[in-house]
Amino acid sequence: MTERETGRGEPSRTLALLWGDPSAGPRRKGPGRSVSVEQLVTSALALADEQGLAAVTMRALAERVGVSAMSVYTYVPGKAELLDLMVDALYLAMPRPAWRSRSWRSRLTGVAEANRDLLLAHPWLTEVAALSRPPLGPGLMAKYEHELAAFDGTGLDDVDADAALTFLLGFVQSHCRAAHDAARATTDSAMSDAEWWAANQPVLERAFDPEAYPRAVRIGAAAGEAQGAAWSAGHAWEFGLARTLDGLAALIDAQAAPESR
Amino acid sequence: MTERETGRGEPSRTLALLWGDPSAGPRRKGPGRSVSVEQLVTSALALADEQGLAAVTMRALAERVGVSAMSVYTYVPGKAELLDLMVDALYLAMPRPAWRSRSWRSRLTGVAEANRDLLLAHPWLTEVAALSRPPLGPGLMAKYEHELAAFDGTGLDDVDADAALTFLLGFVQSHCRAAHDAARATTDSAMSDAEWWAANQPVLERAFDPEAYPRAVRIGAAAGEAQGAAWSAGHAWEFGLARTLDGLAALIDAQAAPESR
DNA sequence: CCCTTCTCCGTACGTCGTACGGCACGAGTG
DNA sequence: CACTCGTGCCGTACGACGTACGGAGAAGGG
Repeated sequence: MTERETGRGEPSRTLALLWGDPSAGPRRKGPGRSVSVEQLVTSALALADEQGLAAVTMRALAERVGVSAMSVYTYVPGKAELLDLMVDALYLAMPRPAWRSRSWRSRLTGVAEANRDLLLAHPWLTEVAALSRPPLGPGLMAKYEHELAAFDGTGLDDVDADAALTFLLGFVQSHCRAAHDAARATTDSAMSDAEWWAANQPVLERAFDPEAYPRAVRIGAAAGEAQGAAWSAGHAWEFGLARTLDGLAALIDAQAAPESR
Repeated sequence: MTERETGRGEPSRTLALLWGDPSAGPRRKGPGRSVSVEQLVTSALALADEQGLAAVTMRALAERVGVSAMSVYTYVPGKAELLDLMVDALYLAMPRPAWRSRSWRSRLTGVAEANRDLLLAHPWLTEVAALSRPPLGPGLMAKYEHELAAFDGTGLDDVDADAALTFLLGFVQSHCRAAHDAARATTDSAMSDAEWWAANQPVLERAFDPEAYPRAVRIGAAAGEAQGAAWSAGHAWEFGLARTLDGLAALIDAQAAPESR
């Protein structure tokens, strides 16, 4: 297996691909290209959305766009770069509403929800982003710029605004990855909860021993009964977002009322 | 590639492995086993720590413990289960200091730091945990129980304590994954920053266009100059942990002073 | 016109996880 | 004691994967 890195070999052909290489005139020598990088990326995105990240193989992608497997390498240096292009394309397509005069809390909520919506629409993103940080494409830059703008007027200096954004996005990513995993676990277990419980009863009795793990057993049961499943995405989202914003409020309000310094 | 799931096929042989199947008397028929599951897990952990998660292959593991590749499957149903065992073994080995009369903030800081230390010592954990939630092994239960105990006396009810712990651990995981990625990016770039900058200058000029992305360029530069690298793990940790605890404080203090309800 | 250069692709290599079936061991049974 | 048969071990092989390599053919430049 190859490294999942960006821009190995020649100095970052990925960057040229991301920014649409300005030095590339349409005059080429050989036969015309039968597809385009955009088609490739679009098809790869469709594959990932429909059948998951594992379905995005060079052969499957090639077949989908109607070329041979090796022809894909004429457009893209490798799979890592393809994934980079896919991520940046999604970032570029995100909505970027004007923040206008909304409160900072409302703006940050908007940032969080936009990212959550993206990760829910493309759950495989949580797997890609775990493997390589996104590259400096136009999508990332536009996203970064727009999200930083949400911190205008909070009184945070540049370093803190960046750290706060990272903090906020980290929560969203963390939450969505957990939600995705939970959804997968219930989906492809192919066994009802009761069945699973009965089949493993002897071992589970040791796992859920109230004497060995009093809090874990009690709280696990409470959390399980409180919502339908053993893990409720909705509650975790509300809770985590409120905590995240409260945490930032402690900093932002201190900036706004500097007499406390 | 196969699915990275736990306990497919027979009803969760993983659970029996994790809890050390009590129904398995030492009386077996054939020849004695040449190694043990514990040795397998230990060797797999050593492989991962020394050469990264990608080096943990069934063949490499088999060679390390001195058996044939296929013999590993006599001990463990598959690679997914092996990874589960590795994770749970690490959880089980984590320190669990008594919380005594420490303040809740000090206790939660302890929880966060213990998890950060674990993830720093075994960076590949951030990659595994991204692929499958840990199974219900003794390590996870002990970890969960101990970390829940850190919330004793905070006044949080069961559901909130669970959500708060998830929130805290999510931050740690998120932070360590970012730190790990940043470290890898600077390690295996094999190119100095200046070199990279010069080689991609024409494209980077478009990326860092102060007119198109005023905040991003300014803040990216500020964050880069403020610390040595473009991303400082230390500052992000301090910042994120303070925000996380402040966010929880808003909830915990409200519970402690219920007149505000 | 030829020649260069580019696209496309068939084949193949090395890696992975793991299914399958044979072999050899040794405890239980007669 | 001999037999049996459940069991651990392993050699081989299959079907994926990413991708290196080299050849065939198309189009623009001299």
